[in-house]
Amino acid sequence: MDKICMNEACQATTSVEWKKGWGLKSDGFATLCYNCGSAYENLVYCETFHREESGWRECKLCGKRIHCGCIASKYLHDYLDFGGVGCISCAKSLETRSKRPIQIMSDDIPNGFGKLTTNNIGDPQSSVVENRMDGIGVDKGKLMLLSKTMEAKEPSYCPQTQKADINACIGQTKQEEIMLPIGEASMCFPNLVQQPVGSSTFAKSDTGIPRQGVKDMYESLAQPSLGFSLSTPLDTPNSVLPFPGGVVDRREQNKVPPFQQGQRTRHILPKPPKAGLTIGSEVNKGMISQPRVARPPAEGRGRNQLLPRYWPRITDQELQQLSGDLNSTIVPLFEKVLSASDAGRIGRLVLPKACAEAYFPPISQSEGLPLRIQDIKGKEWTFQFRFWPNNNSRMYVLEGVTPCIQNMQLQAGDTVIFSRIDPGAKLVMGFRKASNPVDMEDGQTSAIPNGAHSGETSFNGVNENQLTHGGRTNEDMLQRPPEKKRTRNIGPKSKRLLMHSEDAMELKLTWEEAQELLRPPPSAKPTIVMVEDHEFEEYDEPPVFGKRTIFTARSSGEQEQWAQCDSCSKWRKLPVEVLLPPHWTCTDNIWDSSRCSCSAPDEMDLKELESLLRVSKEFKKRKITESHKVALECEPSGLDALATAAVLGDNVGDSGEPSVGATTKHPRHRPGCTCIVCIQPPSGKGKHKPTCICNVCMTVKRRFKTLMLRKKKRQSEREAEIALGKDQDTPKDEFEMDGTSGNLLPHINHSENESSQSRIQMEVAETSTGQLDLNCDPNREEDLVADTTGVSMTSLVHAASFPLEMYMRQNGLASLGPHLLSEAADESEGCPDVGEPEDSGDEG
DNA sequence: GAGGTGCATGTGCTA
DNA sequence: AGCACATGCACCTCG
Repeated sequence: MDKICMNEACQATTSVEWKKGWGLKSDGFATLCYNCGSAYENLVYCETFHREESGWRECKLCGKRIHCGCIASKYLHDYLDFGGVGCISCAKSLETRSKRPIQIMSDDIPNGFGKLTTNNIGDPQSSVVENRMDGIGVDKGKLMLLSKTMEAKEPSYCPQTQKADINACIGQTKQEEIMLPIGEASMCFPNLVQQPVGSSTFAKSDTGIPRQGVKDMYESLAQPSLGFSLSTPLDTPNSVLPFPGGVVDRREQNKVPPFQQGQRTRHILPKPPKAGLTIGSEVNKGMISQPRVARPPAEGRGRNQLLPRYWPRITDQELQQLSGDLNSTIVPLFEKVLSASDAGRIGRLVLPKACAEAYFPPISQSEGLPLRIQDIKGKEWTFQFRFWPNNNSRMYVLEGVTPCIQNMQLQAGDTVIFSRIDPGAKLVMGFRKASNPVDMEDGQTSAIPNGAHSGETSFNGVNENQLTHGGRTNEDMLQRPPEKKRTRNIGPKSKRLLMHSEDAMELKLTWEEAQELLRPPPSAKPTIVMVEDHEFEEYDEPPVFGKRTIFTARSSGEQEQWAQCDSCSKWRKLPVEVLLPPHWTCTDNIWDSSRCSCSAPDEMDLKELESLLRVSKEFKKRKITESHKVALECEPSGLDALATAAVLGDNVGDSGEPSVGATTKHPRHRPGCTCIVCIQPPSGKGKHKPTCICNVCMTVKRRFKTLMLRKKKRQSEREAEIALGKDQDTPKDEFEMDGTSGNLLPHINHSENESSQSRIQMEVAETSTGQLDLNCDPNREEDLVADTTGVSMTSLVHAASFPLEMYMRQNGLASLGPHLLSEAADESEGCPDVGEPEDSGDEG
């Protein structure tokens, strides 16, 4: 059925009915008039066609029949570039000029490595083509131009694959429609690479068919070095055309047909640069970097479903070199941006279903089969290609890729490119590193995927650095399909793992601080459970965040809690023990009737407030420094932590317990916490006797001994330092604030206090008799301490730096003071004997 | 307990 | 709504 261009000024007709080109599928593609670029009416679009005899293709779904007709030169052009839909007429035209052998793709190409049959363009079919061409009223001059263009271009940017495509399409002249379903064009592409059954191998020049016109082609084919800038012609200014004589040139010289302009516009428009096909050029990049073209996938089962995101984007240069190096034809199949999972230790690379089914051997068993894939260095890897049933579908994975990925030093965000080497249909795996990690954060949109814009591809040693503009060039941005999904590649995780900066700002608080904000669930009553003689509050509901308050303490020792009204922002004084809900206003101030309204004056004058905040700020800085220091000193290794934990009975962190109803567990754990840490008996209490010599106990003892020696060394170093800086007294602010909870304590920095407590506890443990008590009771640390044979000066200094009272009160170490002192005295007399861990260290 | 394996689930995209 | 895919997670094996 003929179609008339909607553009009244054009009214061109064609017998071609278009369906969405595979490459433009998601681009809101419409069939365009080859003449003016306007869209035809009544576009036919259906992906699932099947062939019928006599040049018709019928949609399996809707039954609509589409006639195979000539496609506008634009499409031919596209075809050439991406292996798209073939055009009989153009093919014919081409044929008359180049007379080259053609390949016909078998209908069913198993495994994507199907065979091809060759044919020559000179067959009877050509006449048909010619006729048709005439029939469709295509401007011959334009076709000539097109043909010339092709001729000029092909040698340079038509890898065998593409040529094969062309050929294949041409071959279909046999009255079979050329209308290929989306992606079918792509089929053609690779064909080239495929080893044609029976005849010429385009890859090699040795095919040497002495036909005029074809010669160039062959030469080009023969020379892998020849790139195929499929896209370039459309968008690339002449000046940057890698291959002079490109279409653009001529177009411009001859005045590009409107349709082409339209087409071009389509490609360039920022909005729908979706089509990966986009071929385009990277303007301003000059010759240095070739366009990273999204090459249509090679033929393969179901390749028509292959999303552009997986189209291999190898630059001509890369491909050239690769092909040249391998002295064979490289057919880029598909690529994939590594996700965190892919690059993780699991060693499983999730394969896009369509790709797996199109290019990898068909598998019917979940176990799959081993797949040998060569890496860029020629090393061969064997992966297990298999699938998992998933939602009535399959999920294909390559297992055992970790070594390979590590070998290539790939990580999430990098791209692996699967290609095929012909002859031999060997699989080869190349990669492209994500050049701009930042982009990755942005999500998919960025660089990685398809990485058309940036990144360097490594294919057999071919690396290419591309100019980036914040990761990509404008052109890139135009070219690259705005595949949102790509973001997912890097970042789906990105979405899960990354947060916007504002969010991050919001969350800039430490775990301790966060703990301070946790409150037992409102209106939830805890169930008291007894575990090993310990009472635990158990809540059914998770904790909630409460309002942040600050604590102050006057020199008199009186503690105060302050909260800011969410409504008027005035600060109100509250009882110390009060826990506020997340949202709190003056009206909620039931403790001070005189200030239970926002109209009530502020209790704290501006000066005081500023002072408070300033102190708070300073404190925070110190706290950070301190915590880092402590972390470095006290937690030099996981082993240390282990030993320390063993010694302290998992109670190491208790010292830092904030003011809000701490449990006897780790600072992270609040009242009501029912996590394993909180509910399990401390340090194996009741599980191991002091004399136990089980493997666990022995191991811990052994490690503890190592720890002791190490600690000892550090300790003496610290002592030396302290001795030097002994005179340095920490100035006390009138208000000192607990950075985490905001506690303001008189002459004491609670937070520092906490740190000190931690340290003291640890040091006490470290310098104790070295007994390893797996049964130690967190509530009876005094026992442990009591057995201490030595306490370092450090401990004393730390202990002296804050009210012992508080320390003891918070830790229930009523008798610690005297012990500390006495132990300190002991230590001063001689080096404490860390000694071997002994089993004698009973909790009692 | 660490690591591997297979499946389930959640999220985002496409039709 | 259905699909693809990234990731989580329970279960299993092994050292």
